[in-house]
Amino acid sequence: MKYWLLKSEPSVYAFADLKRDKKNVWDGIRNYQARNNLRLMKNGDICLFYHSGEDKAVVGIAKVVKEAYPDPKAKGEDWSAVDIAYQKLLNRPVTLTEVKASSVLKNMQLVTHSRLSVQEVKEVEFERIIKMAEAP
DNA sequence: GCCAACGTTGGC
DNA sequence: GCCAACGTTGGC
Repeated sequence: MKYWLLKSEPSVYAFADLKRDKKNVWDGIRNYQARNNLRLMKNGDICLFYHSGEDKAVVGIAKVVKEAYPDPKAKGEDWSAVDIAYQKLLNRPVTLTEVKASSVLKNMQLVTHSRLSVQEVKEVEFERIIKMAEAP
């Protein structure tokens, strides 16, 4: 099983929206590297949900429930979408500032490739973020 | 195939 | 609101 990080602008689609919807299609990805990551996702993989823009923080956890299929919003084009389901809200958001300040996390693509909207997360990184969210 | 111009993303 | 970083497009 792998871990991933999905970015979303909260004013467009926030984690609270996923909670409301229970599950949703993750489409609209128009970047090759991000698309390729989508295609590597397997059912049951865990996704950190990151809010860009105002929040700049990891806010929750989602789960892949449908593996890559053609993006319904890009008919005839070679783009992919997956379905994700709400899993849980973190006890507290883990901010980008904290990620940058952490020796374990500062090499995450979130920091080094800040524009990539679908990125892989290492297990140690995932666990570190969970631990940070549990601490006050 | 190179590179300038342009558009988009996202942090500050 | 600005700008850096990055990706894409199109002219040559």
